[in-house]
Amino acid sequence: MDVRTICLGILTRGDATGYEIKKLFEEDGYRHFVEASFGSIYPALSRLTEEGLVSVREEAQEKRPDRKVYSITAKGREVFIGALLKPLSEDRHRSPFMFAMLFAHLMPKEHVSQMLDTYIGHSESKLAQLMKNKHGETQGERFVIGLGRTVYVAMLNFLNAHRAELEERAAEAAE
Amino acid sequence: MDVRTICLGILTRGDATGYEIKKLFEEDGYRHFVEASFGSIYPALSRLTEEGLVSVREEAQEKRPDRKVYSITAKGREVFIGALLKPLSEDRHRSPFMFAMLFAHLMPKEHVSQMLDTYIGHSESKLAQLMKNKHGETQGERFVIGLGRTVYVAMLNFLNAHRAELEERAAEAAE
DNA sequence: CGCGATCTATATCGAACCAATATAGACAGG
DNA sequence: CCTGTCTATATTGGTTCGATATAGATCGCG
Repeated sequence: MDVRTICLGILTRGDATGYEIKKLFEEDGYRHFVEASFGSIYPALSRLTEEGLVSVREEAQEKRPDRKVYSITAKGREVFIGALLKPLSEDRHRSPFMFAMLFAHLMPKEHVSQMLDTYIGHSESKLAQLMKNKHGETQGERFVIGLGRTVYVAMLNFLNAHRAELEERAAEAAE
Repeated sequence: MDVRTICLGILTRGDATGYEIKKLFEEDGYRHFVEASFGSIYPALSRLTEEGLVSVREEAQEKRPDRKVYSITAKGREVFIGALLKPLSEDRHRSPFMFAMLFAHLMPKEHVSQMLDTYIGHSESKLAQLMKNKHGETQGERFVIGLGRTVYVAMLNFLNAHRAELEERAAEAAE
């Protein structure tokens, strides 16, 4: 499941520029389970074009860079479905926050509290984003959004219920 | 939060070889929020050694490659705590499964069911691993393991409760 | 008893990927 | 007016992954 495949998938839902693909990751519920940077999206789209899996039309804009709008081709659609039918690689979750919490006893109490506040805040805003997203167009979208909500709610409950235990044990002073 | 910092953190809990560090990711609850491959662990340890943040002692073994046992130094400990006090980068969750589920309508029903079975199976075994891990030595460890359990339980509940809705809408035949 | 599989343990290489930066005009708010 | 944010492309350096190589130990199974 590399960036090329992910771009293909997004393009099955409608044409888009590289910039718009990146925005989709950040705004619509996508970002909760896939991400990619410009540094991988643009080369991926170029290569997909070379391989004939997507087509481009350049829309010249006045006094702005040209928009390169990508569309998936019939061949691209086939390749994408083929990729879906192959075994998927496993989830990868990387959480600097949880790793840091393992070392709460090495940090001053206030810093642990501040980390918890920040993390809880981020999680709440991600949950809020998932809540406002009503337009579940396909069943798959509704399923994935529902799963995301469930997980964030459970996580926030746990964080609020157990943070005090962790804060008690933090170091009194570091340095 | 790069691999070098993660290795330092693990070494605060005791000496280890590169191989053992990798094992910790896979076995003990670590893998649910951090991971690293040999391709990044070994170079990281070499560089940490050069910088004087860890020390090595080579334990020659009969008819096996030498074990290189790494220990964190006082300087390494300082650097690690300093890293904890800097702002953390955000979580990154990459789930090929959830991405694929967005396209359930493009896949044959049996394939969607099989994907769900596989994912649920993996999640159950990860949860089982978190359940058997009783030795919460520090409060941080107990906190993080508790959080992991909560999230997996919520996720599995959702998956089992809603998978039928998704399976109904899958395509009758692909290709 | 032997054969394949798995385990310990190191290490490297190419490919993939990210974060930061560069460019550049539009537009909005203070 | 000026700073910041937005649209939009693209590159570069550094990080990380996945696969592979090596090599003897040990274990299960027939």
